[in-house]
This record gives sequence, structure tokens and C-alpha cells, in this order.
Amino acid sequence: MEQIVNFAKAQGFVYQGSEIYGGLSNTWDYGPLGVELYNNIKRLWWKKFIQESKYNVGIDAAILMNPQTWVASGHVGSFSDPLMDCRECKTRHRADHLIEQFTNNEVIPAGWSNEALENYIKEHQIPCPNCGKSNFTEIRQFELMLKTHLGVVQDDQSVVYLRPETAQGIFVNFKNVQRTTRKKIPFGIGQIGKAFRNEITPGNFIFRTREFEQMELEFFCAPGTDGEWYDYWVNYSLEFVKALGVNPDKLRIREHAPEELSHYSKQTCDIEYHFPFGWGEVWGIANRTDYDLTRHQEHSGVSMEYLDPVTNEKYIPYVIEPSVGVARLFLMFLCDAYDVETLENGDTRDVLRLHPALAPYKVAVLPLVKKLEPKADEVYDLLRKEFMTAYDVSGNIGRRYRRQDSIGTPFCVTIDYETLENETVTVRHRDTMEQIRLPIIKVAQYIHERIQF
RNA sequence: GCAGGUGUAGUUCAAUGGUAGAACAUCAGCCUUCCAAGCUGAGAGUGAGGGUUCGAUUCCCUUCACCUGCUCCA
Repeated sequence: MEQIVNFAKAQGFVYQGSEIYGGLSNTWDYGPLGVELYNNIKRLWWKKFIQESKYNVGIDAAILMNPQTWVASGHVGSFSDPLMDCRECKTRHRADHLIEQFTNNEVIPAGWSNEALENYIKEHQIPCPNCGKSNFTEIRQFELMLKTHLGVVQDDQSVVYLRPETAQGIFVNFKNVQRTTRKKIPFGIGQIGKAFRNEITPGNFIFRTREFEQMELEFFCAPGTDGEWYDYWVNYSLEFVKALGVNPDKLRIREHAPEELSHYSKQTCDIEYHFPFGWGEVWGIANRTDYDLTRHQEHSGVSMEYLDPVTNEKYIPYVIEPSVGVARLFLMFLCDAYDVETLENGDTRDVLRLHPALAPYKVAVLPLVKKLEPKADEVYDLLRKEFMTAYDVSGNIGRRYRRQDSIGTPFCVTIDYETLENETVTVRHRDTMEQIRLPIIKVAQYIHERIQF
């Protein structure tokens, strides 16, 4: 993992946030190569889930929402954990979970005050699951939503939350989108955007950060059809990842056990990838039932019912939600593509075997020797209009091929003396290291055909 | 947040209570007609703040960041 982090920093994929000031915990900045990969991931998700899907449309909702939204969604109630530490073995536990486990779920302390939780644990001498002793600190409340103040006067009236998920921006716009697009159920609304959570334990590089970007689809369907749509979107998401070249042996699907389901979910599974630090959740697909729309109907007083034009039935739609973090896909693609290859002659080369559609640069223009720069500039000018194009004249040609290999550039175009005579160039492939000769005017089309997704 | 560990050029490593070195990488020049060649040169560092000291990268304190574990999660 350390190797990946160093690689990402050295090549300009990811830097530590605010680095010159000693950093800021858990923040990371994307460099020139990183932002290309990052944006490519977003573009491809949008293409696959919005553009190519006949069911779905997109929106872009505000990060700041009316605070009532989070009361309705249940986040104000459930995104605040009562935690206590064991003084003996220094492990941390949720007070409500301690009681549930101790009583085999016969006592469900939902809605209890912190005092009630503490007293119950003391009275029953509930032991620490780790060390068996009963010596806990008092409860500390962990607020998992980030707050800020809207308006220049800071008082309680102006508190707003940074959204902990993008989903609610979709739910509150359900009626707007349905009416203006005249979509009939089943249909979906997708969104890419930032979300914020005060994770208690962030870490693993960019895997878990407090500021993160999600790509979420909320798919609305009739009650009773939710099971099949759930399967459909699990498969659709998995295919997306596989089509982008991720090693299938490092992918698995893990169904959530009933007791670990979120407050809004009836069924959830994760697409997991085997990272260098172990299996990690990349993509969550949840059946959110009619929970969110029902709650918003209750809290806002606005009807969220849908009138089926064929059956004339009125119902609140069920929702299937495939939700994925951009940075997690980023890290997965990076880890999966990173390869140190040993050649026949014993040399090694670092190759980033990114799918060409993901590669930051699609092509690099390389004059064989410096004298050929004027001609190379012409080709560079031509290709830059079509793709993200790199240009490198420093060092011998082999070194420059290796440089491009190590940042994932799928094609190198080399200008030599023959180019001056007949307007042809060498096109060299990253994966096979093979070369072909092409007229300059055909290069762009050749590459276009090979970077499609 | 708690417990443990780690902080020296971009990277990997040295060294020292008294001018911080190297390799690779980078840049410039020479050379070079297709896979990390060679030669010459250059830039670049003790995470931050404070204390002890004539003098601290080294000793002490604080802080920041990262790594591993715990509760949470896309």
C-alpha cells in the first residue's frame, strides 16, 4: 500500500492536502494525472448509468439542504453514535450495541438518553466484549454529520449540515423530475457530488475520507418489483467494473446480514475489492424501500405518491440505490493496474495497465531526437485537439516509453526522419510494446477506435 | 478520540551535540535513428513550534501528519 501511495504522489496522481502546512488530517488533493483519472471515472459512470440507460436521468442538487431534510431522512437521529471506551483494554464500543448484545436483543435501547444507557450498563455490570471487565468511560456523543452556519450571524437558527449522502437531493426532487421529464416508473435519477461525514476512523489513504464524492443512482420502481431491480443493478454495477478491466479474482459480492443494515434498508450488498490492505467495500447496492419518500411525505406534507397510468393505482415507489465512491473506484483502478513487469532481458518496467478509457493521457508524442521537434510539434498540435496528449523530448526514446508506461498512457507516437519524407509515424502500444507504422492523418482515428468504452 | 509505531532531498537509505552524504529520479548541456546506455553540470532535505545548550537534525516538551488496531462507513 505504501508503494501505491508513494507512486501516486511521485507521479502526480494524489498529494497530501495542505502539505506545506503539515497537512490536514485525511485530506488528499488530486494532481494533474489524478484529476484526469478521477474525471474519466465520473464521465464513464455518467455515460453508463445516465446516457446509455434508457431509464435514467441526471440532476445536480445543492450540498446544503433545508435541515428538515435530515430529520426526515433519519440522519439527525441515527448519525450520532453514543460511544464509550473500555478503560481496561482501550477498545471502543457503542453503548446501545453493548446492551443489545448483552441481552441478546431482548432490550433494544432505541431512543434512550445517554444517562439511561450508562445507568443500565452500570447496573447490569455489562462486560467489555473484548476483555470481559466492566470499566467504561462515560458516553461521548459522536456527531457524524458536519455542520456549518448559514448567514453571517452564528446562532442556532442558522445551523445547516453538509449532506452526508447525495441521495436526499434526489428524493426531494422526485416529483420535480418525474413531472418535468414525464418519466414513467420504473425510472432512475443519478447524481455525482460531494458528501461529508465525520468518520470516526478515517484512513487507508483515499479509501475513507471525511469529504468524499459519491455517484449515486436512485431507481424508483413499483413495490413488489424491487427484488428483481435490485438484482439488475447489482449486476449492472458489477459489469461496469469488470468491463473496465478489473481482475475478477479480486472482486466479490458480500450480502449484509440483517443486523448490519442501515436504518433505511431492507437488503444491501457490497461489491468488494481486494486492496493491499484487505477486502474493502467499493460499491453499495441497497434496497431503500419506500422509506425515504414516505418520510419526506410525512415531514413535508407533500404527496410522494405516483399514479400508475395503466393500472390507475397510487403508490409510493420503492427505491434501489447503487452508490459508489469516486475515490474508491480510483484507488481500486490504481491498485489493480499497477504492475512491475520483468522483461525477457531481465529489465523491469513499471506499467500502469489502466483501461485506455481511464488513462490520464491517451497518447504521448515523442520526437526520436531533438532535431525532430518542429515536426513533432505539428503532430502534438493535431492530437491535442482530440485527446489528452503528453509530449516528451528528454532522454532517449526507451526511457520515454517507460515513463509513459508507468503513468498508463496506452499509445506513444514517435516522430523519426522517415516522418519528414512520407508523413508517417510509429505508433507503439503500452501493453504489447509492439509498433506499427501509420500515416499521421490516420493516427487520431486509430486511437479513437481503441479507447472507447 | 484511545493504544502502539513512524517522521532526514521527489523516492529509498546513510550520518552526526559542531559545514547533513549517497543512489535512483528530476532539470540543463554533450551524445544518440525505437525500449530505463554514457559523460559533464545543477537544483533539492532533518514535518512544525518551544525548551536545555556557546551550539540541537540529534536530548526534553508540545503539536502536526502518516501507518496498525477499536467503534462508523460509499
